[in-house]
Amino acid sequence: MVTLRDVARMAGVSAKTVSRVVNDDPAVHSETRDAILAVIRQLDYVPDHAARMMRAGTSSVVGLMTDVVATTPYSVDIVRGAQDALRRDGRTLLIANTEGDRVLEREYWRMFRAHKVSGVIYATMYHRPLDLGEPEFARTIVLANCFSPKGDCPAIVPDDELGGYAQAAHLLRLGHRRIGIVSLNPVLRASVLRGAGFRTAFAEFDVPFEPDLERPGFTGPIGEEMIVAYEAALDLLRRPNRPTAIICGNDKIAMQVYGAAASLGLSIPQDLSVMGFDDMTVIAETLRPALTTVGLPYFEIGRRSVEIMAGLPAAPQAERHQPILVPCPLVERDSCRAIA
Amino acid sequence: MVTLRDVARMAGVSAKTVSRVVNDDPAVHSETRDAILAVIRQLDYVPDHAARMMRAGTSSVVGLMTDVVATTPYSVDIVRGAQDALRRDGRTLLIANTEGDRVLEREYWRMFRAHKVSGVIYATMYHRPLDLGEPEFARTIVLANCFSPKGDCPAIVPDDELGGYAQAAHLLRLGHRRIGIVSLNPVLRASVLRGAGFRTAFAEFDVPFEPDLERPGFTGPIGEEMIVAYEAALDLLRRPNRPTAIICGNDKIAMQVYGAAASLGLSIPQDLSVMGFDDMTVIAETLRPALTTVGLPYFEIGRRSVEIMAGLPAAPQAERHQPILVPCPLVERDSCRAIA
DNA sequence: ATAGCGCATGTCAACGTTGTCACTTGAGCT
DNA sequence: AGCTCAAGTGACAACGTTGACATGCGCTAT
Repeated sequence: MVTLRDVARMAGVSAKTVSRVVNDDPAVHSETRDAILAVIRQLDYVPDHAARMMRAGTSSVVGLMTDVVATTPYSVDIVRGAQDALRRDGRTLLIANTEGDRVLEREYWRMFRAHKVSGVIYATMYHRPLDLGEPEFARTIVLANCFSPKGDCPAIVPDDELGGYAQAAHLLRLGHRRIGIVSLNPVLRASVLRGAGFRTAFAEFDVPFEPDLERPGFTGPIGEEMIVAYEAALDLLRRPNRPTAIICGNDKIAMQVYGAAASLGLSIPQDLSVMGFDDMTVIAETLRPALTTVGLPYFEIGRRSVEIMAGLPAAPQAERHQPILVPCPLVERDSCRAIA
Repeated sequence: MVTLRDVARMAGVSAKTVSRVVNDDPAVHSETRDAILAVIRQLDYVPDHAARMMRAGTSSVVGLMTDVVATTPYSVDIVRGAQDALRRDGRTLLIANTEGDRVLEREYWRMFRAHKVSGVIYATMYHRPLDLGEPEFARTIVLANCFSPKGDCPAIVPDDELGGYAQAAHLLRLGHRRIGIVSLNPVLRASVLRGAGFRTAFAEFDVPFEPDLERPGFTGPIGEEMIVAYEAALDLLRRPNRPTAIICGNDKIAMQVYGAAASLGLSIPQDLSVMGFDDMTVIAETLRPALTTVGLPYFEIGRRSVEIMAGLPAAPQAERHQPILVPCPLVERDSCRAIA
């Protein structure tokens, strides 16, 4: 293991001077600096993280506490986004997956303390309010995809309402007037917010909102829900005056809507336009025709969580925070078309 | 920050004795131990990772180097599996995503050194041979989903050949004799191995292997390939003597096969049985009917990578390793049925 | 000439933990 | 009584780095 002292000895200077070079302290003569840099390269010296951490009392590691996020295809992008932002200054992410287990979560908070993480991003799978309790933790905590109703933590969440608006407005602009909805579990915050978005869009186009054209795409309690979008879509499409477009709560629902339409001999987008949500590329890019959908900006949320943390004092403050809203972009593919 | 000395002072013993208790050294009187444990709980003492790391010269962290694995829905399970195995003894995972960038990879090797990781799992997105080069790294490296042709690293990979066999054998057992294949990019190792598996199964059932019933489901170079399974399936299903079953290279292909079948008015599984690969639950459980497929045992591969590492000496040896094969389990759902 | 200054570099201690070795105590032996 | 031995405990140093402070140099302003 190559240490500062090894470099110092070989360069004929003191360890401290090498330390200064490593830390970009300008108070080093440029000749000395160059000589030392040469030796560092030659010996392939890597500063010891442990020693630095010990000295500094904090590490360059950021903790990511998640329920199941890091492990589901849906939202790994939060992880990617955070890593992307951290990598730029050589920092790293320590990932903890609670799988919803409170005991495990407590254990992980201790682990974060042990690792002296400089902050924690707490990310959830669903956009929802969250009560952190009192996680005896004297470092910044940023909530991602969730928020504290008390506003005691900075938070960043997708703008589901605007996303819902985007779904509806796009179809309305294409001329659709009878629009079916196969929605997420209605207790989900995302579902409520997007509903509000639909209504705004409908109102703008003077289209009455028909509750009768809305069906839940899932049943059962959260976490063990069953997808029933296929049946919901059949139901909507068999109506005498069937909708010309269907807004889906997510891309999985859209996938079943495709199936239902096909089984009735309906072609997408000729006979039916379909609008997804989430932009799960595995689905959206593979479906034929490729699915027009609204993206959940998870990468962006991860990235900005880190930035928010960087812009905050190291110790949590008693100020109130409003959740930051990240827009959900419309991703146009081939499943929606204008009608006469 | 509560330290050993704080605990020691409060318990009226030396720091070393507390250290012994924390490390389960039996040479501590049980009364002393209990008293110390009480104080530890009371003060909520957490051993400082940095100091331990410094002392030990190695950390309880394991590095995970990946090309894109940790960030794709396909193979996050490697990460989950590794984390699951590590959590049991309070160890953790440091994840590095190279995105295929060699420079970044070098950087990450240094980061792993800086963090004194106790070992590295090197995981790839595709099952493939891998030349690590000389990653000046004096710790155990385990390859996951890839292997060194030179055999200089322990490796663990899915048994694609057996997986291919399972796909074909299942359909043959159900009575299918005309079986179409929409395969992965044929240059992929997985594709070659599974092909061998098919052939073995076909031979066992005395069914001739008809190259004419095989179509690639992707075109273009790896990494920027286009999925054309829809067209491939149409092509197969429009044949005068169309296959009664189709084996797919992955579940995305299966998804397009569903679409193609529907567009021809064919019902699954009545008119056509479909067999997937990968068990991407997002797809396999959402398709109607749910997809019978063969699972890629990524979770298991991640878990066992850690176990393999634990069973190995800390410094790499010059012995030769055979890749360990993990079976790919058949996951029966509703897309295959017996024919008369 | 010399005090005062800024620049470049060095010395030292401390961060929290644990391995090494040494010490104390009391039991069990001759 | 004098010995060994084991069990239980403690003192100390060291791991690699960096902040606080000190040093030595050449310069300018007095």
